[in-house]
Amino acid sequence: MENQQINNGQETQTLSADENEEVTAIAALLKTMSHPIRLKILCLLQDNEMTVGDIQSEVKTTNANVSQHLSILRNHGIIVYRKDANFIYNRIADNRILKLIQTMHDLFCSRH
Amino acid sequence: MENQQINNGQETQTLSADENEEVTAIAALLKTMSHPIRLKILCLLQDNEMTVGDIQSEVKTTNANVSQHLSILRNHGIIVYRKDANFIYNRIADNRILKLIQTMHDLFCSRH
DNA sequence: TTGCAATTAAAGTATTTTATTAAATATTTA
DNA sequence: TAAATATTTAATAAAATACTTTAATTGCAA
Repeated sequence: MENQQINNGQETQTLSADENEEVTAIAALLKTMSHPIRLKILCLLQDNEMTVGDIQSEVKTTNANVSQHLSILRNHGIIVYRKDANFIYNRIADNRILKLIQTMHDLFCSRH
Repeated sequence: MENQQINNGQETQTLSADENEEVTAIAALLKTMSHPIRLKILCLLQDNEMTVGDIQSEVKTTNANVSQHLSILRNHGIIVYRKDANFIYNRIADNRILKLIQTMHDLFCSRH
């Protein structure tokens, strides 16, 4: 029994170890973004940097909960913050992530 | 105590119910895509339609497992299939999803 | 030292996801 | 019709984790 398989007439394109790692890392990124509150936060951060309080008024949950979701996003390098007096302003860390979110927005949101 | 909050000088932009539903739906889409095997499958399907067997030789797991992941992707409308004799050829269902995957590929994969 | 913004910790529950095994369906071919 | 191939389905069981709530804590400013 051969492991060789027909692949639409193309040669078998086995994924390299590196490519597998890349895919796994991107899957983890998507997973982190795939919580409704976190995705809403990222949508909101497309345009502005925002504090916990700003975000809380949009997503209707406790500030502790917002803060925890922000810290998850931070721990995965998806957002960063800047501190000013009593406030912490959060923003998207990386241009690639910003572009990903904008793409999702363009593709799937009716209003843009 | 006012619910009004400073938002970088812009008026408060509360998310509408519709927008909330959209975000929730997109979060569900991301979650479905966020499993390494499923994401690999979607990467592979960028270019070709593929059978379970084709995919199995790339991702190194049982065919039952591949089949189950394919059925998850199918149930969420992410892929569709066409049947030919003994083979089932799977492909990405929607151009928007294809574009999303290509965007991720362009942004995050070193080789393209 | 009082109050506001935000974080952290702890807790507990609920849910979920995932891979494996085995059996079943459907189609083709001998 | 029987055997072989491709895929699906079902059932299970472990593992993992994900979530929100409550309460306590930190940091800064007036």
